[in-house]
Amino acid sequence: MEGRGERIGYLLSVYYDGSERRAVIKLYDPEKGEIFHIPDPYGHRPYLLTDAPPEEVGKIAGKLAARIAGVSTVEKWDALRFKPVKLTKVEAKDPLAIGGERGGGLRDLLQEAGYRVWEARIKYYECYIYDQGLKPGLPYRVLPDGRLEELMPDGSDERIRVVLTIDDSVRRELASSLAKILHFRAPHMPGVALDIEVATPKGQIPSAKEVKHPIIAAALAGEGIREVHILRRGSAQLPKCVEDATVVVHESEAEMIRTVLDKISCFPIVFTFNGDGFDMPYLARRAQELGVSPKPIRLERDRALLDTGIHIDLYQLYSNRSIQVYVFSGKYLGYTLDEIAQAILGVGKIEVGRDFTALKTEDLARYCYRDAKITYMLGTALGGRLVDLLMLFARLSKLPLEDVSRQGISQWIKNMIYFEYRRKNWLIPNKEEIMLERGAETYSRALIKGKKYLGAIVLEPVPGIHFNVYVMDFASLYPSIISRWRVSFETVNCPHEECKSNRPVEGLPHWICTHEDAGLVYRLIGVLRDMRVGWYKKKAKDPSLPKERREWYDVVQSGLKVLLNASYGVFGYENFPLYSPPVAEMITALGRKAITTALALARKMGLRVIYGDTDSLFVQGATEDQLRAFEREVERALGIDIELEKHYRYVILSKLKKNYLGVRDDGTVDIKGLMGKKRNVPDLVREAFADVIEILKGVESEEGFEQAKRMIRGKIRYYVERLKNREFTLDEVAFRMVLTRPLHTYVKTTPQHVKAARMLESRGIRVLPGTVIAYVKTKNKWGVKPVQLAKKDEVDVQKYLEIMRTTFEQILDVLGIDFGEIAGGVSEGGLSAYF
DNA sequence: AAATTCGCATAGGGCC
DNA sequence: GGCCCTATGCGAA
Repeated sequence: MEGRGERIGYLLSVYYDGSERRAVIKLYDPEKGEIFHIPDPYGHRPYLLTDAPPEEVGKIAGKLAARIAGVSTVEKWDALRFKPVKLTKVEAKDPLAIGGERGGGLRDLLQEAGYRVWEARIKYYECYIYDQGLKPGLPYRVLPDGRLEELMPDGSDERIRVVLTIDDSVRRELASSLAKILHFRAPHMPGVALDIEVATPKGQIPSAKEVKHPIIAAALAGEGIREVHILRRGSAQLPKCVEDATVVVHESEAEMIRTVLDKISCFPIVFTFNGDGFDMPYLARRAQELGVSPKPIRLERDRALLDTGIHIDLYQLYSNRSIQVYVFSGKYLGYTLDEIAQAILGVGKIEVGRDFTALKTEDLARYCYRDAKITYMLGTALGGRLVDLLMLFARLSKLPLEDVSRQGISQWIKNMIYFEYRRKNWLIPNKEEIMLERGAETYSRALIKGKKYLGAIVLEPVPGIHFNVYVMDFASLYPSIISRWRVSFETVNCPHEECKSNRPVEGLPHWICTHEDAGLVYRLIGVLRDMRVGWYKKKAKDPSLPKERREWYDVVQSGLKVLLNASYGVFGYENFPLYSPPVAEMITALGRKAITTALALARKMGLRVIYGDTDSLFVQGATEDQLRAFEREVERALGIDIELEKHYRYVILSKLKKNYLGVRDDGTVDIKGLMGKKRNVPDLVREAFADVIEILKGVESEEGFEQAKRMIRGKIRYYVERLKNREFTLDEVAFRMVLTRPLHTYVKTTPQHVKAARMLESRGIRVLPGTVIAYVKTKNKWGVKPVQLAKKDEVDVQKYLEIMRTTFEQILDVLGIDFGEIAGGVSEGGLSAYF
């Protein structure tokens, strides 16, 4: 047996063990392929910081005094006031003594006594990670006494090269520590997906709170495992297999649960879909009810952990907007398993009735196994790189893998910043304090009612077909601004008299600190930006590197992109713990300055700008030399880089902003904003639109358009004809819209998808937030019907012709094609009057 | 629990 | 029925 003392493990997570009253570190042993735990070897305790004198603390604590483990004085750097500060550190025997007891934690008692507290709302295990400088996702050597020693990956070559281009020492240090984190890919960890079915009587909603009904099926799909476990009901003959899974029949529910729990214990990664809300708590509680140990499930208030692995609830992960938009490029709309699986994998759930008890056992097995299988496929999406990406986010954010997969981008960024603050021994400021010291006011007015400050500029497009168009674009505009002008809550509206004249935006009263050593956050964001643009993005495309390496660099650059994209927005988000309206306002103002300055320079140089949005300018008909000179001028005027992003053979602009079609030199088509691309419009319309795009793709020159126009007319005529003759399926004409809230909360108006959803509900079909409602427009009094309940002859064809018209007009107007003429000129004369 | 603002399409609802 | 504003959802950046 291997000596315990020299074990090597990848740090995955830290949690607080209430019964042991200490933090426990969770690691993955790549040799044995299993998770192991190291209880805190440092004697670390939860604490808060306060300005109450040490001798006062005991008195104020009252009954809680017994749970104080120690009071001491510490010195921190106050980054808001630019001075060192001496504070009292109050350590407790358990985290609940700090802030957990309702109304009576030390945090509240000290505040009620008129003192201020800091760092008292940080989760204990997060605090532990900062203090020990632990980096989730990295390998460690476990020393004989349990202490962890970071294994230094050998990435010095890259590190140095990244570091070389950076001149400030704080940034250099950040870059070097980040390069180390990002250099190596973590080892592969085997995973399994779990799904259970419960014998819920018809009409009842299964709940994990009350576990009255038996578990009748549980499926496991994963690496080297394909099983569906079934509880015997009646005497029906069961097949040995369903799909590619083995059927295992159990005589008792207790035995089945125990078997399944034992099986998932063998995997370091366990995927579920809504396992926090249902599968895991149901399994654990049902086990307890039947006198079976619920191990390895560890239930917390709103999530379920596993002692033997990392439980990743894919419902939580796929509901993360950053994951949805940037990792999966918005491919899925709603947040149900069926919707996401259909969109990502092209495979959905098996359709069955609502009454599980009436389902044949074999069909139940098949249904349950399919769910587990698609859950596993979603867990291993992106060719298996989804977990790599999570590991990367864990490394960047310093959050446990379980938290990364459950929390939003603002929590990742918060944690990343807190870690660096603690590392430098800076005091983590309170939100109220930032508002007080730096201001809560904004001075610009948003264009949209209800928004807090003015955002980006969108230039008025020049309608028409434009050949030979270059798109010039500021790479990572907002992060570049943050870095270049040193914008962060530390530096904006600083207390120094001498800085007050340093106001980079006319019309905004905010100023920026001129002291070289001020602030950390803008440097952190700047370094991440420089590393992505200057290193990882290039390396991901470097053909001299092995494929494996390139793939990992692509994971890194795409992960950094996700983080950078949100790095401005969080400062304008009220619930962000480092919320700072002046910062957010300053960043967009500098963005407007950047694009208007670039626009003015372009015009001065004789370039023809036909459109631009936020960080881009569309330049028609320039020479390479002109563009290079333009880049230089912008760099000189602003100190940030603009670069050639792409070239279009031609671009079609309508009069609408955020709507265009561009054909690149290689024939690929970029379609932005146009209705024909939106995923809520019916497939038939999208299909028609795609066909028209296909025709446009082939156009090489201005002359080519005449032939293309003829083909487009024919194509549209064909689809109009199909509509008029009802040659479509209901699915093809269904609109799909996500129900974003519970049905009863739509009180002000009743949108069409809500109407359709209510019809479904009255039939006993449950519609939860996140469900995609598919409905067709009909001639009944409501104007809509859910697809499931509608018949083809109810469809209101005229409404669809209208949709078709508005969809196509966005591009046809520019081409000089009149939709009405085409649509009216075919068959049934009666309809032509309509146009 | 949730990063931001800007822009567009559609329907709903109040009012004349 | 037309006008105007709001609610809602989806997309671009």
